[in-house]
Amino acid sequence: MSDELLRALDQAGVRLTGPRREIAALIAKRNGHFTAADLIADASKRRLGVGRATIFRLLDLLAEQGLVERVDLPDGRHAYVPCEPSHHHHLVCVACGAIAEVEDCGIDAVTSEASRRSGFTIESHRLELFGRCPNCRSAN
Amino acid sequence: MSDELLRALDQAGVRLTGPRREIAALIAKRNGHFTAADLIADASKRRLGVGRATIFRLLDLLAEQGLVERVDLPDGRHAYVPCEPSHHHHLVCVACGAIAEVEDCGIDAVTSEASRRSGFTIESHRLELFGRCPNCRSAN
DNA sequence: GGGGTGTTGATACTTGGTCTCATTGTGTGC
DNA sequence: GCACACAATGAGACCAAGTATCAACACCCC
Repeated sequence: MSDELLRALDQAGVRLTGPRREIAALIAKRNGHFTAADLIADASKRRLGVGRATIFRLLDLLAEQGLVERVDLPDGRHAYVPCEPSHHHHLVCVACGAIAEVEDCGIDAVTSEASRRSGFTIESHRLELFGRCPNCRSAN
Repeated sequence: MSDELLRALDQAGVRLTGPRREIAALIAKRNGHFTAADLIADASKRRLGVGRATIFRLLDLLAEQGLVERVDLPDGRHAYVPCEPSHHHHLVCVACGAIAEVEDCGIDAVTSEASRRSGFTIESHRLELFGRCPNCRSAN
């Protein structure tokens, strides 16, 4: 579960400490997105005794490694989603919070068209898709 | 300048108060994106005596009317950009903050492809493009 | 020009995140 | 195995962005 996260941290050359293992386990246990507040609540519920700062620090680290990504939900809150380090986009279920990743699927055409029209050089982009996952749609 | 904003507020059926005129003028005077903090600073620099809350309230109102939109900058901060009420996306110059709007330019193909692959029904999306505007690129 | 009601400013509060610093725990070299 | 340098930690102060509350005010319709 959390092994991938830990392995990646190890490869990044940082120490594998107790708190990091515990937080990684909490992240692995969640599926879909979560907020920093969720993790903090989880940690305090289980009396892990890890501080808020440590959680934010680990999230930063994971984000640097591309193992976790920040997404901005439509309501303006932000969440983190565990994911593969390759470039991709997220599909977020607005009902249950499930996440799907989609690899590049034609966005380059969009960016180059936008670039052509505006004269801008495009360096990066952010695409987030919001909708309903198959389960939530059929449950309706 | 700020006339469009005021006209739109009028049409929205809200009162055209002194503070609203002043804030609208501040927004009109900026080109490109700005943060709420920018407006608050502007207002206090000119001793307009408008409160923070009023500024946030007006931004909300304008956002509801689609005259202003919140974008999340790559560094995680958020900014507001004045814009047309139709659906579109923003191109943000990372060097000077200039904004260009691009109408739909093929994103539907991307969303339907993503939908097909994932089984999600897609309800909305957010696309932000970051790069350099023609001026900043030539200035290097 | 009076009055109902939408709007305002001050201020307290909340949320999400960062900084600091003394203390602790890891991994490395030996 | 052990010691030690230094990365990582927790507690709590701090900060920034935004929201809630509420009495006082001002717009605009009549």
